[in-house]
Amino acid sequence: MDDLTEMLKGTLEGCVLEIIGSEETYGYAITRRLNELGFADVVEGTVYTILLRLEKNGLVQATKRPSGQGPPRKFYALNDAGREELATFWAKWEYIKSRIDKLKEGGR
Amino acid sequence: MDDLTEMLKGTLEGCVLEIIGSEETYGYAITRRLNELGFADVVEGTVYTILLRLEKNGLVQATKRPSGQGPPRKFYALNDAGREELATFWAKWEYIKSRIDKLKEGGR
DNA sequence: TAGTAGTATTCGGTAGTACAAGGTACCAAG
DNA sequence: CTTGGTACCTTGTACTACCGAATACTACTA
Repeated sequence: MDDLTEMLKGTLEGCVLEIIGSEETYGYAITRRLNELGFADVVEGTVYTILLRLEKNGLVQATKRPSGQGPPRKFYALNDAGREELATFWAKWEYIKSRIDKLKEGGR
Repeated sequence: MDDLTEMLKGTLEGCVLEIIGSEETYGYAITRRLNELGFADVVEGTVYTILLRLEKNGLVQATKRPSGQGPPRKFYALNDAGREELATFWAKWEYIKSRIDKLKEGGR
């Protein structure tokens, strides 16, 4: 699937939030997970900018831990604000999905 | 539903394409139709920029017609390239939808 | 021991998109 | 002749995903 970038705007951040929410993890692993899930073209740089934004907006808590497999990893976990944001994200997603699918079916 | 703008990026153009595809129509009416469909905050300015973009990219054909209800209306119709683009849009949408829904269900 | 590959983060710049805000034009009714 | 509804267009801004490049650490291997 070619060039989904424009369509991913706004949703990628929610996806990262969801991944962090299900398990405390770090940037590199999140990128791999997204690729695995079918977001094949998502690269590290993109994920890190999202991560930094999440941190700046106070939605996650970051902890640095040594790795044994290269440089230290920065683990991220959701805080209360992050969990709330995640819930909002899914609500928006369901809303948009229902509208667009309705439109697709020639919704009157 | 508040502020869906970021999440609509990339999808709004497809929605407009779909609306035009189902019926030759004009900017103002498209905006009303979107509002009706639940995209409540979409405003004229947004739709016109999309329409100009579609025209510039050669996906639609525009025809001006007098209206009797104010200034002349600019009707838009899809051409072959537009129909193709619309098909691509739906393919992308289905793809992204399946990926995100899988993620939501804790897809492994 | 030098080189390469894999892991991991950061930063600066770019392009695309929706939107806000403003303006223009035309008609009918009060 | 002013108001309100219809219809269109333009400019500027904020946000986001992406890319390229740099940095750093470890392990393997030629």
